[in-house]
Amino acid sequence: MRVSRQQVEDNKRTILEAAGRLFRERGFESVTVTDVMKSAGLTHGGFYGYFKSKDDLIAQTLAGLRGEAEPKSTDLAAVAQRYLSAEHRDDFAHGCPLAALASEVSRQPQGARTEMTAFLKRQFERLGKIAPGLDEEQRRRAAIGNSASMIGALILARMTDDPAMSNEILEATRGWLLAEDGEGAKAADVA
Amino acid sequence: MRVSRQQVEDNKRTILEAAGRLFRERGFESVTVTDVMKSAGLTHGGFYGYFKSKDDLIAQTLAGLRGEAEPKSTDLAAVAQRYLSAEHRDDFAHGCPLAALASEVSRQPQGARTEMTAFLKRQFERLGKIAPGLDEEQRRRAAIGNSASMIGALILARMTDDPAMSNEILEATRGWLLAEDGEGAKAADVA
DNA sequence: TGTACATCAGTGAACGCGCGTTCACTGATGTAC
DNA sequence: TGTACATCAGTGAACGCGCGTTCACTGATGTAC
Repeated sequence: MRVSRQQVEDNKRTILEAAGRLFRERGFESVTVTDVMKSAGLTHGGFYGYFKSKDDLIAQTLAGLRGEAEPKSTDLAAVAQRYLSAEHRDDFAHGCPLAALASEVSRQPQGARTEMTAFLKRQFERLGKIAPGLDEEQRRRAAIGNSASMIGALILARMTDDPAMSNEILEATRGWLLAEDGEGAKAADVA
Repeated sequence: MRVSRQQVEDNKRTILEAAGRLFRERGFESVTVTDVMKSAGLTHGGFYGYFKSKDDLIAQTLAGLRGEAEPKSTDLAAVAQRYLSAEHRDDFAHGCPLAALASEVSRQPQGARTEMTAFLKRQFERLGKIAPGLDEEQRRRAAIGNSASMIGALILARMTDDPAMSNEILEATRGWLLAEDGEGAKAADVA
């Protein structure tokens, strides 16, 4: 049965939101077209009215993630505190797409890789603005290094089945990041 | 046709080696039982004489990776130089299992997670011995932080479809790691 | 504003395919004498 | 050391299943008068 133009628009957004959650939770391959449509309250048959293929859904989902609200911070310590928290670790569905999907994206076709590259570029730029450093180059280095550390630590903390080790990874990386980040931050960390 | 006991032993090792390569290259889900057996020079039917299931193969493959030869280093700079190289980035098959599979492992059953946790534990211990730091706690922190950075950077460098950005991630993380790692290393990096 | 018809979003059965897994069979290996 | 038989590693056809994708159909929406 036909639905209104507004409904069509809403449905597309709902489908993309569901896909964004499911892909982060379970990865691209484990999530079926039927899963996504069911999660959006529709049946699988209608899928191809919205997307050319599952790969197209993946690319559009990743493109949509760029628009997701990012908590703004002016301080690296605050970013690390939030990013490397138990809450973020345990919330795949609404967490960082890079930590959840970067590995899989490297084996995906062009579209997905290009979208995630754009996402990563933005992440570096955002972090570059609040990273410590004397000049632009040092701040960019810090943005990349901090991103890699936080993403890597979150992935490892999610991988291990030892809860104590998982917490240790988050805590140690947090402490290490702030302690090693130049004299100012080091002092702040000790205090 | 029956084969010798020696042949059986050799075949098992060959299968596990093939699986280790294929899983790192393409992930657990994309690699089929048939792929692994074919890569080992056998047919898929014989698989269940060696393994209880595909999950069992995954767990045993990860357990086997612990025995893989690790290039020994006495110096963090040398480790970072090798780990964050273009060669390592481009060689999934023989590269670090954590960078290739950590994300997927977090969605795998117990067996796989336990094996990878043991692998990670060893990595932390190995790096803790060569990490800079005044006391044991600081060295362990550094081992965890450095591991997270290197693994995260390699994953991101592999993810992006922009070759320049990929190289920048490797270089920046290398520079950042060594520069931020206390005064001694900082000086060494400048030199 | 009401009516008649064309449009098309959504449905669910059906498709071809490849997956993990099973199994009857084969023939070389291992063993008993 | 040779022979006769039991064992069992490997083969390839076959299975049930779930996947991505297609399609004829339905009925509410949008449009023309």
